[in-house]
Amino acid sequence: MARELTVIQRKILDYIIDRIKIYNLPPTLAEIAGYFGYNNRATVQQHLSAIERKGYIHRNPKLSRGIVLTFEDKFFVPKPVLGEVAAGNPLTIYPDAIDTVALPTVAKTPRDSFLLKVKGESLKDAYIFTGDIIIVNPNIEAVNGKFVVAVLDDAAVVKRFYRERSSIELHSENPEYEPIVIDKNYPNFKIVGVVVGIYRSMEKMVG
Amino acid sequence: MARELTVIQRKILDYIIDRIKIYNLPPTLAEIAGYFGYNNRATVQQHLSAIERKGYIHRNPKLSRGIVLTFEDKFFVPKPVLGEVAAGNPLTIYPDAIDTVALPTVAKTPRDSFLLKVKGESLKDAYIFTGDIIIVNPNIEAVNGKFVVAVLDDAAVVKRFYRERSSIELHSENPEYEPIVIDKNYPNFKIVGVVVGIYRSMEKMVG
DNA sequence: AAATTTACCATACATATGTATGGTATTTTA
DNA sequence: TAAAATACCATACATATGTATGGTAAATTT
Repeated sequence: MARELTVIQRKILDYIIDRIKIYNLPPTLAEIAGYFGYNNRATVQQHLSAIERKGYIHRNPKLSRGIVLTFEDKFFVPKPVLGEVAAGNPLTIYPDAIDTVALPTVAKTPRDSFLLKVKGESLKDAYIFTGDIIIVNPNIEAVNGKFVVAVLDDAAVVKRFYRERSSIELHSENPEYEPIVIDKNYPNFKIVGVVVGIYRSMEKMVG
Repeated sequence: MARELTVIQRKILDYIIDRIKIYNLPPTLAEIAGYFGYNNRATVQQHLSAIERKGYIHRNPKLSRGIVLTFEDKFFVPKPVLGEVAAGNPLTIYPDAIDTVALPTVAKTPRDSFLLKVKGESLKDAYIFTGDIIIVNPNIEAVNGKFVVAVLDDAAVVKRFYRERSSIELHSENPEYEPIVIDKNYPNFKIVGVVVGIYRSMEKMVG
């Protein structure tokens, strides 16, 4: 994905992403300028040129609201960026990890949710499979029995959440895998969000 | 959903839906006028007023590309409209039907697909459940083993497709249900489309 | 039979919109 | 140290855009 964005260019791109995800409508130059307090659209225009030159957007000439995101599939970007969600921990493969995920830079997808791609077999008894896309909301409180995305040391897992007296348990549906028990004071643990939906493509699936 | 649209109003609404679904961008008045060959935008403006008055869209005043669809959840409308897809057969409960569906008026959703809501248990061994939303593409050829939506007499079913020598078989994954065998000359049978994806909301699901 | 709705036309208006050009100051890169 | 990129500013322009008003003819409703 081409070159790095500057801080301001990144902020502008994030704003564009937010607008598209929330209102399903890319902003105009004037709307961007208004949001960032610029006194004219030319400033935005130049930032957009840079962002486009670096490959993050495409602009349809002369077309109003013509900004298009050029991500791989509109939701994901190639590199995992869990650090942005889980306070700087890069995503690696957890030793026992049966579920690993690829996080999007687009941190808020429909409203305030984002998407993850599921890897691994531990959820198959919950009818979630490798390749399924799960939709995660980071602003919902985890409730017993719900599926959550959690970061444990350097790994991301998708499991059922159960709060016990002095610990939290993460259960796989597949009984082959033991529940993970996390002490309340465990340092490198964080609930990333609650799974609110799943999507499965059947395009290439037969039998 | 308020009053009925006229034929032309319906065509304009369909065009708006297509544009939103395909390009994720509502059209401007000028674009609509151009598509339908109108010599001015005022004609479109008046049609949009009528469509809005009847409750199918909302217009954000002064906002370019400000047309918003006012369907229940952007995909479905309350009444089943299978007739539009399956040549005038209203959707009723098929005697043996274990799968019934509620079709959207929006006949082409992401590209050329539409959405159905699954009812019944016959697909549970394929990990598709009541309440799941399936995405159906009517322009893909049915291949053995793929899930298809078919209309049989007055019922819509979702089953696996198998073409035999002189017949077509529709299999449930659940072995409790016998396969449906359709003779090649059976009159009231039609493949509506191929299931290309499923979506499941887990918002209200625990345990 | 009268009134309303529908389906187009034409013209006009204020503002929104993408774009172009040129300028200044600071920071980063070569 | 010189060149390039960054981050703003101001002004200008052609056209796009939503909207308003008024008109005509046919179909539908009351």
